[in-house]
Amino acid sequence: MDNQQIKDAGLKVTRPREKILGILERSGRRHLSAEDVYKELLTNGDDIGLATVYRVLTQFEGAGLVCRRHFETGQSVFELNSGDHHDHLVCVRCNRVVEFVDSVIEERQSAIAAQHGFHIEDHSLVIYGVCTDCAVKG
Amino acid sequence: MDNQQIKDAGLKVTRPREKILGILERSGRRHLSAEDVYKELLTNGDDIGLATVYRVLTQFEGAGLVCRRHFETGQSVFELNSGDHHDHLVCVRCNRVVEFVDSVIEERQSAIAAQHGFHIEDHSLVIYGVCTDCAVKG
DNA sequence: TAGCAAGATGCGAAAGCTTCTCAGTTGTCT
DNA sequence: AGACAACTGAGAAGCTTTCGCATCTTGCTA
Ligand SMILES: [Mn+2]
Ligand SMILES: [Mn+2]
Ligand SMILES: [Zn+2]
Ligand SMILES: [Zn+2]
Repeated sequence: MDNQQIKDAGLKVTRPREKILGILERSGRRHLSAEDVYKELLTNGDDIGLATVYRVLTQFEGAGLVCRRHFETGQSVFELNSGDHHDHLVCVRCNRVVEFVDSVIEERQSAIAAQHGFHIEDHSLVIYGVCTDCAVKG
Repeated sequence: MDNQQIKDAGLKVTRPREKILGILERSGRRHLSAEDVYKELLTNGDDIGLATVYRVLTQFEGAGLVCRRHFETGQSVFELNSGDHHDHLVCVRCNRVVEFVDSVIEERQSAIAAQHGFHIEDHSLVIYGVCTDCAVKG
């Protein structure tokens, strides 16, 4: 049950937190901006402030429940943390997001970091392009 | 001479443009934020507005003279366009930046994009970690 | 070289995203 | 139920970046 995840994070189970987690779990698009979540709440008739949405998403991130991504759209997007790392392909026309994992790339990254004496903490790989649908539509 | 690059970009040769290009060329740190450039101008006694710095950097970017990077520091950084693509390692402690190119990664990226029917336009790969110096300092 | 028009500049205002402040409310534990 | 820390909504504020506009320059022409 959702509530347990919230409790395990050391957070009180409140309506905003339940609703926001629910939206992230049930959303078809897996990558939502704070504004997206906020609008979804409004649509559902929930009277929750935008500041709370940001606060909760940040707390969920701190607790490892969600991941924050920085695509080049000007706003962060959030997704449930599946536990497995992955990278992203983003369509510059329609913003469709495709996820992928490539072990060859992961290995090369470790090698490169080591080679330069860096202790890797994280990395971000985003490929921007035009998806098939958008290519067809000209 | 610098002025030619500016002219070739279809821009008038003005003091702000000459100074900003000069700073990018002479800077030890190759990756500067607009604010960094602005402060450098102030230090040199040049009375150039921050808005102009942003405008000029954006124009230079459009002309292919500089590249804009989006590391996760909250502000964009700019560097002279060397003509050769490269990716970045960034130290999360001291912000040191190391550049690298890895053909294996580049190839895998093309393959992945193709595999998902994406026509690649661009990509951004940043590895975040702790550099040797910072690791030593605890 | 003087004059002109397009283009550039600096300033402050404003936009866009995100965080903060604070008074009032709610969840949790006893 | 009562106490208290935690949480919330609303608006103010913070930050980076862009805009609007009156004024100044550059590059060209006569
Ligand atoms: Mn994802
Ligand atoms: Mn670089
Ligand atoms: Zn698309
Ligand atoms: Zn460092």
